[in-house]
Formats: sequence, C-alpha cells, structure tokens
Amino acid sequence: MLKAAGEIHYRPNALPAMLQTGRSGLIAVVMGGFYNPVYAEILRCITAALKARNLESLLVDAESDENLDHLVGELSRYRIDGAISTLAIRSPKVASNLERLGIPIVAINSRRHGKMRVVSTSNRTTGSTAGNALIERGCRKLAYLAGRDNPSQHDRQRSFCKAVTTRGLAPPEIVVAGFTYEEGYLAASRLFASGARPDGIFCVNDLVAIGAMDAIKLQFGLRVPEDVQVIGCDDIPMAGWRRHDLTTFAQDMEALGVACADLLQDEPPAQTLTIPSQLILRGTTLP
Amino acid sequence: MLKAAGEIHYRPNALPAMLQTGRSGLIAVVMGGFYNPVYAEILRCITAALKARNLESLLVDAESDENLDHLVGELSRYRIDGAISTLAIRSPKVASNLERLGIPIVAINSRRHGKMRVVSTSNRTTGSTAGNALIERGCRKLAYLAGRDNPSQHDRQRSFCKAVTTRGLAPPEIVVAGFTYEEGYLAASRLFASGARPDGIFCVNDLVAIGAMDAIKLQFGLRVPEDVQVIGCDDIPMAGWRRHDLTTFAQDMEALGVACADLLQDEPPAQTLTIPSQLILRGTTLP
DNA sequence: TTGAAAGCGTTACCAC
DNA sequence: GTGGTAACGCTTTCAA
Repeated sequence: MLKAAGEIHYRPNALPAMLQTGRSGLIAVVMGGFYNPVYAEILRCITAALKARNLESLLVDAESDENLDHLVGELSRYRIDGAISTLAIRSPKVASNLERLGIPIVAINSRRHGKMRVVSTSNRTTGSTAGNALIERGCRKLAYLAGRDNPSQHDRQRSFCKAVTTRGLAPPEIVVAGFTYEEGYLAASRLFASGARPDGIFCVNDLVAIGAMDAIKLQFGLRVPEDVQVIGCDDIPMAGWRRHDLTTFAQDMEALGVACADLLQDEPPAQTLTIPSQLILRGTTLP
Repeated sequence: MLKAAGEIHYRPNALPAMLQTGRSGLIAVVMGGFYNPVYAEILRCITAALKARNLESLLVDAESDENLDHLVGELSRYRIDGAISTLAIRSPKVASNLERLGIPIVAINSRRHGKMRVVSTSNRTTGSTAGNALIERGCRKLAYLAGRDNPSQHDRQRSFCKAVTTRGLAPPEIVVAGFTYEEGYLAASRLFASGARPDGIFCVNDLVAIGAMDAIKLQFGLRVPEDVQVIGCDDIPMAGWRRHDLTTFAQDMEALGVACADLLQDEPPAQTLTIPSQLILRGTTLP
C-alpha cells in the first residue's frame, strides 16, 4: 500500500501538519553576492546541511542587508522555522525586526545583535596570519585592499595592520576597493599610480586580489611575486587556476554549512561558532 | 490596523490558503553545477523572475538529472506549483515521473519529453557562428573541446562541425573534455601532446576554454590568438578578466529567467522558448 | 453587501 | 492501545 503510494509519487500533504504544529521545515536562506563564487559554494553547503536535517531552503536574493527584515518577513507567511543569512546584518533595526519574527536567525560574519546567532570565519587570525606570512617572506612595505562596510573585512584589516605594526613596520597603506575583480583592478591602479610601491598586498577577497594582480602585471609591468607578493582570501576555484595561482585562505565550507544548521536548531549555549581558515601557499608569494 | 500589523511584522498565514486552494506559490528550482558561475547567474535570474510573480524558490541541489524525480517528488508534499530545472532532463523515465506529479516542469537546454516545457539557448546558431567566426579570422584546422552527455553541448558540436565542413575544411578534431577548468586544461594538453596543431578551438564553455588556454600558453608556449584562436561559451565574469580576455557567447540571463517563469505559468501554446546568444569578440580571436 | 459556516488534510488529544 | 474528534487559520460558498 505505502509501496504503491511511493510508485505513484504520492506524498502526504505537509501543509496540515505545518498548520497544526506551526513548524514548516522551511528555512529562508539569504543569498548576497551572487557575483562571488564563494557564495555559490556557501549556498550549496548550507542547502546540503539543511537537507541532511530534512529542512528545505527557501532562497532569498538580497542586494544588501538593508531590507532583509522585509524580505524574510514576507516569507514568515509560510511559517518558516528560521533564517540563515550569508549577508552580515549591520543595522540594529533590521536585526531587531528579524528578532521580532520569533524564529532563530543565523548570520555569517555578522556582529551579534540580540539573540541572533553568528557563524564567523576566523577573520582576526586570517589578518594576522597574512601579515606574518608576507613579512616572513621579506615584505617591508605593505598594503591592504579593503572592502566596504563589512564587519568581517574590518576585522581582517585591523588584525593585518596590527600584525604589521607589531613587527615594527610602517602601517599598511589602506586602499578601499570593494569586493569585485573590477574594483580590485581599479584600486591597485590608483595605489601604484599614486607612486606607492608596496612589496606585499593583502586583499579582502580573491576577486579583488586577482583584479589587483592584473593591474600590477598588465598595467605597471611589475612581477608577482618578485616585485609584489599578493595574498587573497576565500580560495575560490579561480585562485587555483594556473594563470592566477593565488596564495589565499581557504575555509571549510561544508563545516560552515553544518555550523549554520547547528546554530539554527540549538538552544542558547553557544551563539557563535567560528570556522578556522587555512593559508594556502601558491605562486603569488615567495617560497 | 493593517499598518500596525505591518509594523509588528505580522503576516497572514499562507498555509490555510494553500490547503484550501491547493496552490502554494512555491516553485522547486533545481540547481546543477554550482561550480560554474553561469549557473549562479541563472539561479539569480530565475529567482528574480519568480519573485516578480510572487512565487518563492525552493532550492534543490542536484548532481545530475538522475534522481531529479525523487528530489522534486519529495517537495511535492509542500504542494509546489511547479519546477524549473537548470539541468537538462535526459532520462525519459525521470521525465515521465516528473510529469506524473501533475505540475508544470520547465527544463533549460533539455530535450522535450511529454508535456515538459523547455527554455533553450540557441545552441545551433551558437555553434555555426563560432565556426564561421574562426574561419573568417583565418583558421583552417579546427578543434572542439566537448562536454559530456549533454544535449545542448551536442547541438553546439554538431552545428560547429557542420559549419566547418560546409566551408570546405576538414572536420574539427573533437576532444571530450567535460565542463570544468581542469578538464579543459587536460583536454588541451592531450590534444597538443598528440601532435595536433589546431589554429582555432571552440570550447563547450568558458571554464573549459580558460583551462585550455592555460595549457596552450603555459604548457606548450603557444600564443593566443596568434598561434591559436579560442572561443568559449557563457560569458561568465572571468571571461572578461583582462588576463583571459576571452571571446565568447553571451546570453541574456534575465530574459532566460523570465522565459522560465513564463513557460511555467502559461498554457500549452508555446512549449519551447529560445534565448538568442551574442558573440562577444575579445582578445582570444584576431580582429 | 455583509456575515456565518463548511471545508481543506493532517496532528494531537482525549475518551474508551 | 485504539478510535473518534477537535483544532489549525484561512478561502469559499451560501444565506441572510
């Protein structure tokens, strides 16, 4: 009988159960930055971790965290059991509106607000590791190509700068780039056109790093890593492409997905989980 | 009153309505190939087109179309109103199981099965345009780096070969690569290591093309486009990176997303929509 | 035009 | 245990 039902593709209707129990098994997954391959991987891993728990992903595309409360609020008509945001929540107002929905909220690389849970990549360690790695390889004039308005990029920047000054070097030159290839290219153009000659650059992510390297090599004729060493962050597939061969930081995205799902279902004890990052040495730094 | 409700983030419960009407407003969106940035863009556009129609995307990650019927069948307990697959449906059995769910199914670049609706990128035009573009630029010995088991790649291959032989040249050398950078690299390695010296290569997608170029330049020391001209397909952001500067075919993904949504809601008249592709000339082909 | 009641398909409870 | 019934919160219908 049930076997026959399986054959005929009959599935019991989940709606009455949802109505009755108030639990839907639906999770809103907020995707920011479709432009960055690292987010595709994050999305894949979150979806996989949710599916492993029998939860389904309701995809939300958000340009910024600004109206996240509205976007997720709309979905509350489906009685979603929670939300996971790949976008950091910056606005306390958005955070409190989300909290008012009465469902668990997990945000990646966000500052904590109220009861919000946070999964964070180890940004401070990453920044200082990058600084030390460049200094150990002989860099003396450092630069940082920064993102915009993002707490996790800010943590990386601060710890990078601190590692550099702690070792007695001048503070890194900071150039605000953004998060895209094009912005990385333009930022490096500005940096080198200004007459600065850093010998080591840490970039907010791989896209910016690759953009910066294209400017450095193609526009200024400098060699990487002989003249300038470059480190990125994320270890997107393109970082491993032979043409780029970018030294960068990898995170275990599957662990990140699982951490998000864990945090969504767990009770208060741990409200923050940190995913370690690992320096992947490639050809844009000296051996 | 309603205003106050808005402030307090109350949303009417959609479940009873779903229960009553049998319509949920939920669409299963099947994502294959998270590895390829073109799919991220497709996913974004599909989600946007659905949202514009007040439909929500239930994300399904599928490695292949093999068990698509099961994955989507599971979701039928949510009484989804339809499904859109970025994965081509190859198996007639899977197709008929999906059809049995009684909801509209749209597949991208798939062969038609039963009542399934299909959105297709203009693969045949793309193949012949690529062939003609290479020949017009002086190529005489052509090659095609192929994908695997995919109807749309097969269409491109056939029309490319036909365009080449029609103009009196020898049939292109076919090398089965796959769909990734690494497979493109290895395929080009095999091709040139075998002693073949094509002067024009059309690749199943941009990832394969970029991988192939890395092998061509770094492993064999050949120049692109002087020694070998290369054309890819998809116009992913990396194709526009200065280091790659890849000539390729662009599709209007927003139109593709809208076409999927249209086909999902429309009645029989048109069961196939085609999205035109446009040749983007860059530096891997001669002027 | 407005209001009341039936019904959607499960879960969950409470008698038996 | 087991079986019957209320309840979930809307839409829809039918009556007033």
